[in-house]
Amino acid sequence: MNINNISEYLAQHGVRPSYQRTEIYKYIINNKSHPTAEMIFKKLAPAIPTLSKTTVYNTLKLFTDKNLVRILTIEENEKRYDAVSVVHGHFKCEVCGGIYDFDIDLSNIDEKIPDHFSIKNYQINLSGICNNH
Amino acid sequence: MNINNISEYLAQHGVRPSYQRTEIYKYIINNKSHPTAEMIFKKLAPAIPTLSKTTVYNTLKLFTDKNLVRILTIEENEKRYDAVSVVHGHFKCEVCGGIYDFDIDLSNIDEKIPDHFSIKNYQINLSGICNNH
DNA sequence: GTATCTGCAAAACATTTGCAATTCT
DNA sequence: AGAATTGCAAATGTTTTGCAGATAC
Repeated sequence: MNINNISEYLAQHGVRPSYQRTEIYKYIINNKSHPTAEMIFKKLAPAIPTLSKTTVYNTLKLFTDKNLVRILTIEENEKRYDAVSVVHGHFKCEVCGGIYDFDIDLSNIDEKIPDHFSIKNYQINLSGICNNH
Repeated sequence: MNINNISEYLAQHGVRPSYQRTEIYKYIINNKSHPTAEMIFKKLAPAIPTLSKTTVYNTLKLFTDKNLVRILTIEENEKRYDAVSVVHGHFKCEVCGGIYDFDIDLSNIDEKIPDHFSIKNYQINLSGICNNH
């Protein structure tokens, strides 16, 4: 996404583009690391000295409500956040903690769930050992 | 599984079958609800008055280490536990909170992830609205 | 000037840990 | 007796909430 258009993009999704919100959203889309609230805070705090963790949490909640980001539950003890985009899966390396995206084909998943169930969200999370180990 | 053989089954997996452990494991396999630690504690405490939440947590950790149960991260804020069995997916209803199992076919997932990645665990978690709403 | 946003401090909640008492063999 | 297990109490770590001050429209 064009960075210059982030404010506009947030506004289109019903989020008033404050400085903090714009920076947080920019960080999420520019970092494929699927960051936690803590990671976002640690990374942005030096550049935004007044930033508080509460604002990070408030903002992530707002983004989630507005469907701008999606909560990833690949970690057992903290949430990660992913910019909403095409459906994809995640692989978490148990050794280095790295998270890798991969394509998935869910074209036949609808036939696996009962009739009249409506799917709102997908999470395909694998874990194991990546090729650096 | 035959309830009478639970002690034996635990022992075979390197878990000494204390009363608490046997009851906790029995509860997990007899309840397809993928319970949380809290649910297990609340349900078993009346019958085992001395039971503590710490023991529930200790036991779930032990079962997880021994590969008897698997942690499910379908909830955003608490862990659920699933008896280890054939690979299957989970659908969580956002309205009633119910969790439904469904079959999945992962025969072609290996080709989607990079070479030399070894998969240890799968989690296929969907959410949406079930057919009761 | 009023509504919104931010951020500190405190609370809430799930989970873990230290350790003493209990239980099992 | 010795080792493993249990459970209370306290600590930890993440996330949420109350609220006062700051900011934006």
